[in-house]
Amino acid sequence: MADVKSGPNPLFLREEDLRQGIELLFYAYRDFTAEPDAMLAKIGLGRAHHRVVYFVGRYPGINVTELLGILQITKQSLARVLGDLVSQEYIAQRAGTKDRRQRLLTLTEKGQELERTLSDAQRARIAQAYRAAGAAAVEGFRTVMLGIIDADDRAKFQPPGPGKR
Amino acid sequence: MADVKSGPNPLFLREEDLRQGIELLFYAYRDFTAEPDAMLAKIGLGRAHHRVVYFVGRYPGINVTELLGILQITKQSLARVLGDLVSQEYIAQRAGTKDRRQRLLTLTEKGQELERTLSDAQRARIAQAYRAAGAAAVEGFRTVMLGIIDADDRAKFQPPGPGKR
DNA sequence: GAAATAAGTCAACATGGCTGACGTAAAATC
DNA sequence: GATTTTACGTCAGCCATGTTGACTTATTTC
Repeated sequence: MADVKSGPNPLFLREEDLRQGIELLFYAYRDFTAEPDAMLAKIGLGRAHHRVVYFVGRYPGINVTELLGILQITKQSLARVLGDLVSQEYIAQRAGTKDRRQRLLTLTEKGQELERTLSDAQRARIAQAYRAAGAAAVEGFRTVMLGIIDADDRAKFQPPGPGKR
Repeated sequence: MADVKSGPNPLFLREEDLRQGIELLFYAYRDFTAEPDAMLAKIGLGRAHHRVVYFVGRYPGINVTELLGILQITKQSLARVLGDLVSQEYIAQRAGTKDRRQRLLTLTEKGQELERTLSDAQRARIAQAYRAAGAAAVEGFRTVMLGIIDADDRAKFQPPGPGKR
């Protein structure tokens, strides 16, 4: 991993550059979550609900264990928000057919609508940033972000491939 | 660089690309905060303390109003963590000389050490990602991240310039 | 002198993490 | 077939960190 391609680019990493990287993440995440948070507050839900709705939308039929793996929170923490979402009919549960202990989660129509509304603000923000930056910058953005993410989760971003998921 | 295509660049933004952008931010932030959070837990502090220590280190002599502007939380929320940090002597307060109502905040030696320990994990993560990605990718990363951040705060990342700060 | 500003404080509340303990049903293993 | 493991759920309580609202004090500005 150390060999960044010998040659003309030693890439001096000054304290200042790293500090800036930290701050970019702080401000970007702060602003990225602000809009959905405000919408959620109006319907009595929170950011945790958004995350669940998002990932259930992303992986329809995901089971609880897998969802916990993504969110990296405890079962009890998830239970609270998931319970809200199921009782308010944003999310439907059904037993797995292969393994009937599993609860497979999907968005209801209502859930899909919520997901779209919430994430649209974020999609718009990303779209605008991508457009303003251009395709090459977007490639660089992806590469650096992947480098920041723990190696175990990088696979999620690989094109289809032989994934074991 | 990949094909940046001369001429007008419509930059096709598929749903899929935007979704990926959202997830990159989620996973990156999750992993970026995990290490300092674990260290903080051991000394009975939390992420909010880290943020305060970080920005006081970044802007020595910052006053409370300015800090609130960065963190975007309420005075009461800040009071709690700031109180902890002052009473445990991570942060020192002194009255402003020009405006004696202000409390100017600085890190003590102890505070500097804490800041360094916490942020080093983050700096290392960024450094590794930057090195693996290369200088051009880092430039793209910066550009996109700035586009995601609200325009008001982009100025913080401009080189010195005529800033009014 | 009055008004505005910087900061602090008290109280109450919500959200979303956590640990620990325990239960049930189904699947996997010996 | 009995035992163990797994997937999920649940109760109870704690902690960190955000919120609103009301009020005080010191200082600066108008």
